[in-house]
Amino acid sequence: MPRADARDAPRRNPKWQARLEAIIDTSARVFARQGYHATGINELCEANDLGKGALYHYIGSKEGLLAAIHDRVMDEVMQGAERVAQAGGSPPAQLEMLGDELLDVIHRYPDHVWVFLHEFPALTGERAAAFRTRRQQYERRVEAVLRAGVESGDFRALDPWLTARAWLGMHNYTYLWLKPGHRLSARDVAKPFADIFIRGIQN
Amino acid sequence: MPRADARDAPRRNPKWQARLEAIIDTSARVFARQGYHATGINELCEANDLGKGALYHYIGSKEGLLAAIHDRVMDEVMQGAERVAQAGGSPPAQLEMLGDELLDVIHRYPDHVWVFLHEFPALTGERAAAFRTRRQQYERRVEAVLRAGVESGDFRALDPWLTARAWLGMHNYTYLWLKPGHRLSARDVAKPFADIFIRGIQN
DNA sequence: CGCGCTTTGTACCGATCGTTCCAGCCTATA
DNA sequence: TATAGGCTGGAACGATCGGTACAAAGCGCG
Repeated sequence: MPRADARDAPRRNPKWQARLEAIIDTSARVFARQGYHATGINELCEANDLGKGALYHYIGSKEGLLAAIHDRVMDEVMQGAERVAQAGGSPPAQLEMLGDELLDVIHRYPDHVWVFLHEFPALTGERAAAFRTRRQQYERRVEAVLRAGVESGDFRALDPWLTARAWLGMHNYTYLWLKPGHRLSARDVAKPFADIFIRGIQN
Repeated sequence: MPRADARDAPRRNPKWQARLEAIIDTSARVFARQGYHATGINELCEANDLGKGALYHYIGSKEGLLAAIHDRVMDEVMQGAERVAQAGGSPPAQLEMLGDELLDVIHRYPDHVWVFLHEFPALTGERAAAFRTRRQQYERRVEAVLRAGVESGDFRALDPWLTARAWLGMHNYTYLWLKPGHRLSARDVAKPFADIFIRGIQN
């Protein structure tokens, strides 16, 4: 009797994984619309067209499903940050690329990101701790770029922590309205945002 | 038999109103910690040291209580915006004052603001509509200041709607960490934020 | 004290919560 | 076609959900 959990996907066969991904995506849409706690298991079953037994066979628990949605977002965000680090360039260029990548994730995964930004307090114990760590890792990358810019003289003297919060807020908050099909693409937003922010902090 | 509702406070005597305000504040703290849907009526009773009968005598319904928390925030925010409008001044000065006022509310009502930004989708029907309208009213004020700045030549050509979203995100997102007792006061944050944003958009 | 209204605690409602369990179906392999 | 195991639906679990009913207690005022 294999104890199912959304986290041990790697150990399962591809069909099983694909099914789980579909469940994660569908459930993210439902959670984004109604909220995590306001959504019952029965609604998830109906949305995914599965019985309770089948659903639990994949997700392990409701909170496991929530964690899987968080992971999906954080995977993408961290991959974007990694691409930026690989690309190199001046601190202003790095910051603009980080914005491009972040807004691209928000634009491509609006439901997952909504859940991520609204329901992260619902994670408990070990899962909450793991999530906080990853989120901090990303935020530290932003701070590091700002610190580098101050040292290089590209940016004026500023508090890297506080300035990172300003940057994160400006970008993350787009989750409220930045969606596929919107009149503005991710890049349409990223460019003006970078113009404002980088002008605002440069020497 | 008076049908109680958190909204008809004006018709009650002062002692009743004071009690209701205390319930709103206490409940906001609980909601902010655990989430609206994750908090049961029994928990609210315990937090407020009241039985169900007494609690319902004041709040009318759980959603009425949630709406009262929203109203408290929006009242303060709109009052701040009104003060700014009364004060007058150039668009850049107006924008800085708006930031001061907004961060002051976030700093003074961290729990209420948390609830407001996280749980507004839980409002339904007429209450949801009323809330959306008020929120839009505030956002329009920000857009208006930006538009005025473009016309006056203080700000460069920009999309007022999109730029307002950037400004709102940068400020609203502070709800995650800006609290009384934090090393930074509201003004400590508002000033650097205004520096970044106004430099970023000026001509 | 005694009247009338407000405030309060408690018992209780039907519904729904997340989860478990299990019998049987489906499918892949031999 | 036989067999094994992943997969599935649905019944059932105890707990808790938001809300109501109602009577007693508290209270201001005569």
